[in-house]
Amino acid sequence: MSEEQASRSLNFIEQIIEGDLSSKKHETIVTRFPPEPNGYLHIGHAKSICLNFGLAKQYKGKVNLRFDDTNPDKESTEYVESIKKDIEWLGFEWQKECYTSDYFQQLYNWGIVLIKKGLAYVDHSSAEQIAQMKGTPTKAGTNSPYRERSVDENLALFEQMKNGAFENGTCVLRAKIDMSSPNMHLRDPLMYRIKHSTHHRTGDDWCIYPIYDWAHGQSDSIENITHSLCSLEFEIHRPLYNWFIENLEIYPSRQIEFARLNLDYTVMSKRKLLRLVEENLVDGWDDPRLPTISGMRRRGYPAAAIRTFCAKAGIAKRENIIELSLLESCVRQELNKTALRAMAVLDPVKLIITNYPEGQTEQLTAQNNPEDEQAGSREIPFSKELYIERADFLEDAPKKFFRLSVGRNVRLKHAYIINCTGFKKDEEGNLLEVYATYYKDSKSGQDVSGIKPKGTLHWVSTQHAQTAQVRQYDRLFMNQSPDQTETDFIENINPDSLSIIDKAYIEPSLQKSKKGAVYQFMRIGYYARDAKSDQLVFNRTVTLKDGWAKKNK
RNA sequence: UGCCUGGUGGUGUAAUGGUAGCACAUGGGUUUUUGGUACCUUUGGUCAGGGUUCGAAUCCUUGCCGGGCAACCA
Repeated sequence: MSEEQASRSLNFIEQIIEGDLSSKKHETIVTRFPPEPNGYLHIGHAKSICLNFGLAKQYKGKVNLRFDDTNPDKESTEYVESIKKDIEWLGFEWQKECYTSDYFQQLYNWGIVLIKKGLAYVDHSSAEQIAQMKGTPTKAGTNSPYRERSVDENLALFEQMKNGAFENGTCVLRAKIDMSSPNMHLRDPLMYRIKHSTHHRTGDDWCIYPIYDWAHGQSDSIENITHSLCSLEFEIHRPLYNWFIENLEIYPSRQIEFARLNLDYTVMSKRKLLRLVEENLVDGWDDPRLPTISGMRRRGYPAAAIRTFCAKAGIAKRENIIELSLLESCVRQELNKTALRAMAVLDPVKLIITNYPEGQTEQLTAQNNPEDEQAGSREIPFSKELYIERADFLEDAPKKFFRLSVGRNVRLKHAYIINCTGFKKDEEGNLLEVYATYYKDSKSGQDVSGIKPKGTLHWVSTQHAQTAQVRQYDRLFMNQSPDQTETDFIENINPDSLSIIDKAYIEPSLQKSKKGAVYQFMRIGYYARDAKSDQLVFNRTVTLKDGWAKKNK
């Protein structure tokens, strides 16, 4: 890891940090991850988490987890808990757990400071009027009739606001900056609005709540955040971020913007994810098809793979849409090293080994992971009747088909080489059974047959097989950018994003699998035992690469 | 048509005035008791024009294209 870092080129944020460190602007760095507890974390947040926590670790600094809880109407402790769980699962630790709501009193005091400086005023205009007076990006705004209230009047009104003298929406506190600024955010931005709502942490202590711009930078400053990293959309907020800090004369945190992560074939906005959840289009925030951290966890994506993915995606300022294949490649890379192998037959057809003794069973030894000696081995029962994959037999097989067809040899994984002798079909032409004979001297590990079959099949002994439900997940959307089509993004949902196999046959050892464990079903893909179900349910994490399928497209 | 910001292979991301590299994807191949893995290899790129320079992805200039900004959201 350290070698990797040494040879790796620096991203633009690392360059800024190293500059600040070498110029002694900072002794050490402090970053923060500031989620609003109004939804579950997704892969886009993971990028920010890896960045902020990664930087702190890399430069031996600190990182705070700060809940930006300034809007009680949309936030809840359910979200707080899920966010903490997800960050920990991703493998990160925060120095301090902070809440913007802890700073409400300080923020209020600073509001008074700005009023006294003549830099803030209480505006009794309606929301509509304020919007009207804001102007447009190409047209200057106009001053509010309340803009020139005296300091004393503002002080008294602000206190009344805080004390609950006004109904929701009666008035707001605004910074007095410049209604003709080309930057809309500098046209007397709102600082406080009245909300007679119960906050999940402060209860009914407050009925005025700070707006993002008037809370975020100040919270950064209070925590002595050196580098406040956020996404590109806040670039235009930076002058305001700095204006508040300068006029308050408080610790100058520096805001730096980077491009958020986008993945193709999915949606990332919390609003859209919330809609999928609320309209029951998916099975909750942790549906394995969702790009949420909890969904990916349930699907079987290892935390390490998500971290690697974020590192490979990189940090820059240009907008990007990353291909799902990069994420999947990281997942496969990690799982190939760690997942135990097992055999499962998803679309079964019976294979009868005609020359194998009736009623005989052999226990065969199977390596748990060829990539990892330490993983050990297990026993698998073998018998005369097996299930194999329907797709592994073809009546009229092309030359390059290295599977079963009458007359061809094939290796049964961990077992014998067999020769296909025949098959049975029903009147409609559906394959019922396949017949073969085995070579006694070709047993795995002690093969002296001299036969070199081209293909190897997975199988499960019919009398020993267990059954499980297997959920075949595919991408949730059909379009590369589902939220950029003319139609509602909901209409772009892939109707085949989930297909359920109620009765797949699995090898008996899987009976003892633990919830959440991920296996490689040999020759098929990686599957995670569902963590929520008490039954044997496996969620497809990702398929194995399939060169044969690709070639036959 | 205001302001901010960005344009490097299909997708990401490096090169900070000196050989355009890496990863994923793609095509081909070697190995293999997983058509997996591993390894080798092919294709393909600096938005366009002009300028500065011995030398430009990089600096200047003009244009083109993309993203953002008018929530009592964050």
